Parts: sequence; structure tokens; C-alpha cells
Amino acid sequence: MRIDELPSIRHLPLFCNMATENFEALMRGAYSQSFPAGMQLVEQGAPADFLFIVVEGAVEMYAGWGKRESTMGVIRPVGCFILAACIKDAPYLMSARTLQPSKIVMLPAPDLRAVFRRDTEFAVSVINELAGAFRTVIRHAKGLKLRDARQRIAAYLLEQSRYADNANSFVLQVEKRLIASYLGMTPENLSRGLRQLETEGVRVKGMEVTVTDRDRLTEFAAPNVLLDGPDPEGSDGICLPPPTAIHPV
Amino acid sequence: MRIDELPSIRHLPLFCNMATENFEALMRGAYSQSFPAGMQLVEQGAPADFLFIVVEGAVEMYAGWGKRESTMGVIRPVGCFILAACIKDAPYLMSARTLQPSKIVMLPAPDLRAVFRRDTEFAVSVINELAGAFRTVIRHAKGLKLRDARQRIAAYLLEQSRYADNANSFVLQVEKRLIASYLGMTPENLSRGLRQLETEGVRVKGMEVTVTDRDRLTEFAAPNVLLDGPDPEGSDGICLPPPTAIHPV
DNA sequence: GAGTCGACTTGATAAATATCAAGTTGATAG
DNA sequence: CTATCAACTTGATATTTATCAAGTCGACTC
Repeated sequence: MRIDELPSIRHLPLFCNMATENFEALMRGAYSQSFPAGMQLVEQGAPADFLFIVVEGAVEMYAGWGKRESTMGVIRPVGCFILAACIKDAPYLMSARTLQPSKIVMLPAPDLRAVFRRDTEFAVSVINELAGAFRTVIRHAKGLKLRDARQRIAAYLLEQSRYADNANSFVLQVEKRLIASYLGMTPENLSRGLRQLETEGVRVKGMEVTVTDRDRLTEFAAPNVLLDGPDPEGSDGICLPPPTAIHPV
Repeated sequence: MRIDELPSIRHLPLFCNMATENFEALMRGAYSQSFPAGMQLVEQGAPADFLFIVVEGAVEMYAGWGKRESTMGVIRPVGCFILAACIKDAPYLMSARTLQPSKIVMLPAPDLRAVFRRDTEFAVSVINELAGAFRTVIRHAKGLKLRDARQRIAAYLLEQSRYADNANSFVLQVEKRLIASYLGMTPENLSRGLRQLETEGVRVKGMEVTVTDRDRLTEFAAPNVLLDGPDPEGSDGICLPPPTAIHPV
């Protein structure tokens, strides 16, 4: 474990409130590794041996069934993934692969389970992390069931705009085929949907998005904190570098 | 809080490992109430004032957007709902209403948040509950994105068969319109889907389901522990009366 | 610069799913 | 028993979405 990565991990909401001694014990068992883009880190169904933390780069979470595959989210620094499986000592439900060259820290799951039993602050942080992750997935499922394809696209664009500080002009952070999969549609359909949304207040050229009529787009997508977030800031102790959760994609 | 409900709640995985003193403190602030069928208990968007526990009956969790509505799950005794919102002190993401006359216990959320900060065993139980709930929703989202309507129906029937001890003949536990909504389709489509599945090894008449060719149905649905569960028994202390989670619908 | 590759787009078509409009059934109230 | 009502079913149709088949574009290699 390289010492220069410790501070950024220590500031993660998951770790920022625990006793220093326990944090250091956890990190003694940790591995840090750099991976090229396109490397599979986790295969769904495998035993949950490690908690993964994305220190640099980006990681796609995806799920497969037969020959079909679907993107479930993208994790960016500094975020962790696969926490629930580690805690339950159950098989991973999702696979993970790097989208870019990435620096990843891996924490052995048994260490993790041992520590939250004796560090209540850490347990509280895990609770907050899991509660947030749960709510994120509920929102995703709600979107899939309540909105049609074009509405999901519109809501996604508005959410991305929010991440970009509500700018009317921003750049998509991931490939469109990945966005399509995340939103539960084919790439062809996303492409057509984006074109059709030109009459609803947004124009997309390549990776560049321009909101031309925010009111109109907002009326069309009808975004909603119960569907698109964000959640209020955690009741958990807040740490300076804001966390990055699974949502942004 | 009526004393005769305490034991069944005490046996919940969520509460069975905490200190008796803390359990009793929690229960002193609890309300117990009986509701008729069709009563709305929770409205999405409301502040999370209470954790709800279903002692008798059944409760539908559902979500709305505009005039659309979708069933997200059904909670049966003895299970709790809306835990994540209570923990994060954030608005409920789902509404809840009774499907039958139900006995419900309500725990003030502030009490809950206070107790898991000083009872590590309780914190660990909350962690396990949330991790399980997270994995359940991930499975639901995976099913929606990876399977088509008929495959979802077939997998649902096999799952129900599993709950019925793998019987080839069993009875649906909830109305079909609710199943349809849970599976992300219209009632008409569920009806047609059930008819079409007669050629895939299952026959449904009214509420009665008969698996006529399990191998064929299994091949068609391709069920999978990563999509349909179950998860291995919790690493948390196991309590005698088996928990009922959100899945069964 | 030419070639290659994958992402993206577009159009034509097919398949899946929703909607609308009757019916039918089954439970319950009077 | 009859009336009523909601759930369920069925058929006809419309809409949405996926699939297939070319193309275009841009990045990168040689």
C-alpha cells in the first residue's frame, strides 16, 4: 500500500470518521494497483474477497445474463464498489471493468467485516454508504419502470447538467453506447432519442450537449428528487472531498 | 406498544442481536397500530419520521411519477420497510399501503439513529439488513434490463415455486395486476404472457399455478442466483423465525 | 497518407409492448 | 337471488422499441 494514496482514501465518507488506529490496521492489509483501460476487475458470481476503491480513473459496473449485458453504473474517484457483497460474504452481483487507466485499492473483505464490529463510527459510515447506495438503485429502478426511453434520456441529460454546476453546455462523460445500456435501451435508440429531443430543448453533437431551452426540457423530463436525486447531504459526518457515488455514469 | 408483539419483533434479524436494554428503550418510543386493507401508510416524498415493521398482514411498496405508478415490492411479516430513508433522514422514495388488514409497528427514526450509534451489534444488524435490501433491488433492476416480459414472468413463477418449497403446484400470493406492475408490464400483457407460457411448462388458472414441465420452464427462464436469489444465509447472527424480505411480492 | 477499427448514425423492417374496447368472471352487498 | 364492481381476459390496433443492414465519422497505426 503506497503511502501517498492514504489521504484520499482516508477522506472518503466511508473511512473519515473511524479511529486512526483501525484505519491503519485496515490499510496494512490493502493492495494498491494500477490497471490499464478495459481490464476486468471483478466477475459477477465470484466470491466477495475484496472491497474495491477507485482512486484514479473510472470503473464500469455491469451485469450479464446469457449473452445479454447491461451497464449498472460507473464509479469514479474516490468511490468504492461491491461493498454489500463483501459485508454479506456473498457472491458479487455485478462485474466491474476499468473504462480508463485506473488506480485501484483493494481491501480484504474479512478485515472489513472484522473492523466494523469493533469501530462503531466505521459501522455508522458503512450504514450511510449502504443506505445511499440502496436509494440510488431504487431511483434507477423507478426510472426504468416509470419513464419511457425518451424521458429517461432527457432526465439523464438534466442530471448531467446538474453535475456540471447546472451549465447549459457540457460534455458527456462516457461513451454513448454505455449511456444507452445504463438507461436500458439500444445505442440506436439512444441516437434517435437524442435527435428527437432537439424539439424538446436540448441539442447533442458528438459528446457535446447544449441545453437550448431548459424550461421545455425540464417540463418534458419532469425531474424529481425522488427519481433523479440528489439526496440531502448525509447525516453522517461530512468529509471535505465530496464523495462520488454510482449515479453519474 | 402492546407487550404481546415484542417477541416477534425481537426475533427480527434487525433486532435479535442488540442489547436487551437498548431494545427496550427503542420499543418504549414505538407505536403499534392496526390498519384496514387499502390504507396508505407512507407517501413518497414525506420526511422519514418512522421505521415501519409489518407484524401481521402485507404492505405494498410503490412509487409514482405523474399519473404513472409502479409496485416496487411487498413486505410481509415480520419485515421492515423504509429503513434507508430513516437512516439518512431523507424523504421516503416509496409510498406504502396495506394490502390486507395489517398490524404495524412504528419506530421513531431519531430513536433508531441514536441507538445504532451506541449498540454495535444493532449497527451490524442494520448493515446486514441494508446490504440485503441493496442486493434485492440490484437483482430487480437486473431482471428489468436483462430479461424480456415473458422471461420475467417465468422467473417470477419459478421463484414463487421456490418459496412454496419447490412445489409444482401453488397459489399466487397477490393480485395479478400487482404482479404485472412489479414485473414492469401491463396487466393485459401479463395475462397474455401467462397464456403463452403454457407451451413452456407452466399453467395458470386463476390464482393457481401448476408447473407441468419444470425442466422446460427452467430452461426458458434460465434462473440464476445472481438474478433471482436467494442470497446465502446472512453472516449476521441467524434468528429462528426466517425473515421476509421485499422480494416475494 | 492509406488503412483499419470501433463508435455512432440512419433507414427499413420486425418484434415487443401498450392502449383501447368489449366481454367474462368472481366476490360481495343488499 | 340479483346487482354491482373490480379484476381479469381477449381481440384489435397503435406505439414503442429492437434488430438488421448500410453508411459515416474520427482516432489511431503503419
